[in-house]
Amino acid sequence: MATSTLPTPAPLLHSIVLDWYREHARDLPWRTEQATPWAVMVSEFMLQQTPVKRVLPVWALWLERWPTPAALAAEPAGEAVRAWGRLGYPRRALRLHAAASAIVERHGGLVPEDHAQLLALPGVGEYTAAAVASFAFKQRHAVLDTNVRRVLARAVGGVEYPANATTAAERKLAAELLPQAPEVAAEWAVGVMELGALVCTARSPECGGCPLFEQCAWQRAGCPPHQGPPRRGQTYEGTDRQVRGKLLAVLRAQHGPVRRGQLDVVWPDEIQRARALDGLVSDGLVEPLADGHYQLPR
DNA sequence: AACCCGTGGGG
DNA sequence: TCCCCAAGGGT
Repeated sequence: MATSTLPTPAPLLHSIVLDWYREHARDLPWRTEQATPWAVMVSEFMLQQTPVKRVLPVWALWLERWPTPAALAAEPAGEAVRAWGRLGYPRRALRLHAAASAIVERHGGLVPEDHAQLLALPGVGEYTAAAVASFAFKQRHAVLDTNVRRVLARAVGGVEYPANATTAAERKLAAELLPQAPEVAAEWAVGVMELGALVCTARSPECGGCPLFEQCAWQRAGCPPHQGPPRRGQTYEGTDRQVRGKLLAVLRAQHGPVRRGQLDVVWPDEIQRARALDGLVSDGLVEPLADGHYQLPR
């Protein structure tokens, strides 16, 4: 029996999390009634590895300028990269632009409701497809992001952190925990995520204020510290990523073509600088011109 | 599967 | 200060 692995009956977990969410949820603009599926999708792209606080202002400007996929698709990809600003991982801007184009071409300009069609869009992976289907269309999907994985690892698994990569066991557990009614499942999904974001945080969880304190397997086990392989921190200083960031910052600030010399000054190592620029070009983030100039893609 | 991809804030 | 990590996706 699958549910026998749960220390707490699922319906109890549901009511606890839903009650907590209804009282403590942040009122984020992409959660309002008037938020369109496109607005939800834009938020999900921006929230991939970028904190809510930094996303908020960019999201608002973005939707004011491009309220529909067609509006974004009608502009050069470089405008999306520019408007992305300093959210980080600018390939997401490129993919969001490509997703908008695909939505116009394949789906008549409307964000598709079907999970498989969402998953087929550029930049939409397992998490984002489930998130859009759940949050925008109130469907029943397991939404497994870093917050949910951490909550389940602790509350059910009894460990401090989940594995580095999502496992089949996690997917199975998340599917088992889904409430049957789609609307309830959708609220459960966002509720667990919110709990992970506000209470069951990675660094210093506020277990004293956690609604799941009494049923938490990690608490029962005495909050044992993380055991497995170290969660590798990603170095940044001196990497190609840093160089790419500096190069792209120059191109974002300038509206027309940029001379090669303006790019050369951002990084002393010529080899690495060239490699980073080549990478940006091959990624489609930068367009080389014939006369030694560069610009954001058109 | 492991690695690459930006940026900034909080503990 | 320094380090961790933040609603991941693609290869």
